[in-house]
Amino acid sequence: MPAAAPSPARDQILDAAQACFAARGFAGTTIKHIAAAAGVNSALLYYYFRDKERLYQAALDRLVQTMIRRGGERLDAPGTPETRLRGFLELFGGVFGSHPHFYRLMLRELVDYAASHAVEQFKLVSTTMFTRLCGVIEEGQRSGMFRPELEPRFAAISAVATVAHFFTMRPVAGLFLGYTIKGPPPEVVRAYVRHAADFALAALATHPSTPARRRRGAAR
Amino acid sequence: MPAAAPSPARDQILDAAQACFAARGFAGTTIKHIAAAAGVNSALLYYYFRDKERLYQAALDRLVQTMIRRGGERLDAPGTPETRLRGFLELFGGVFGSHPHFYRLMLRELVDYAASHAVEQFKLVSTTMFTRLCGVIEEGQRSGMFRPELEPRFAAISAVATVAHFFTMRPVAGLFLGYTIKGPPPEVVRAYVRHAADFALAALATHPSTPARRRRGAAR
DNA sequence: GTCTATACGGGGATAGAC
DNA sequence: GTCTATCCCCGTATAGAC
Repeated sequence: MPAAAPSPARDQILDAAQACFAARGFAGTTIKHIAAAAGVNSALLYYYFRDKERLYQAALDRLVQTMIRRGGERLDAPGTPETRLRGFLELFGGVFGSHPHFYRLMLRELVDYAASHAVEQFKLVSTTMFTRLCGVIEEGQRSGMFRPELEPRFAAISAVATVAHFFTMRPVAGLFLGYTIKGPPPEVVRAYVRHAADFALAALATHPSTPARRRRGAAR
Repeated sequence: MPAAAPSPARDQILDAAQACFAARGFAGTTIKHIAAAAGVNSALLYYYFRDKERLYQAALDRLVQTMIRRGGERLDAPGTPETRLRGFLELFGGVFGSHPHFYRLMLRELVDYAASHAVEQFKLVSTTMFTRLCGVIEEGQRSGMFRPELEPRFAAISAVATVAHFFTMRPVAGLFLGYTIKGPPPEVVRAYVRHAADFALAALATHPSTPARRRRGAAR
């Protein structure tokens, strides 16, 4: 089992694993599913990974690392707390919208936490991304932009919630908004993400109502 | 297979199935798990239900019916749009907080929608509860209480999101708020739910900032 | 590195006694 | 109605040829 030495086949397997685990979950995915999706023989998976469990962890780990890195970059970008928060929320909305299996795999892991594959990754997300997000909100509170009576950590969770939950309930949102259970089309997803960022910033803001809308002409 | 004729054993099986499916998912749960949890022999499950699939559907169906009924009652209660919306959000927060497997089963079904067990139930939730919720928001907009520029269906999703997502990310919230991966203790969950209702109502409100806080003395 | 063939166990489902 | 016993498929994992 050659450690992390990247090879074409290894990457194909990892990509396929990520897609399959996202679509069907750990228990629902078979080694043969993944092998077929990767276009290789199922025995080959055991050459690169010790067992199904390790393969799963490798796929998950790659995803979480990517997410933390990109989210962190966005929060550290220059700008006011408001613009940085908005940029962060829209970044996530954009990524989840265009790579649905990113979020689904994440979500599965959250639901399955009792199975405890990803405890370490969760700690990482909470000590890096959420703490950083919280810092941005506190900064906004100190500058008088955001309401000081809000508990910053609760506010961080709620802000992320407005965007993320849409992807969680995507099938129901699809039906509710007049489309199919597969979810709404991309332009509606984008429109929702913009709405959600506005919604969160309006809840945070001290000043009356309409929060700094909007840099694009913007449909719906 | 005696249709829906309620019997003690049948109910025990259904309760156990609900708990097991919520904890481990459809693929991860075995018939023998459920039988053990219900304290009956595994063959008995096939006396009451045709197969694993039907058992799952029966458990899910019971849960969705309960949820729709209770949510509908709360939205139809007397009061201003603001108090009804707040009541609705706090009801769900309360139920999800005290019966975690309610929400987890729901969540699993959302993630697994490709497996399509619950399409009909989802349609029901969207045409009853969400439509009703949307009506309350529109009412608030007409009365000048809520911001008229918000798309009511998007706003309905965001309002639910602030509460629901906390339960989705419960393990991460646990770590982030300084507890374990099992999630925060009940009093913190209740504090969050109050915060989330405030957050959503602040985002909806036309008038300046602080939204009608708060009927209890309220810790944290 | 990649494949073929196969062992081993576990889980869904049924037959039939009581 | 509830249990015992059992069948059979399918999924994980390994041995070993090429």
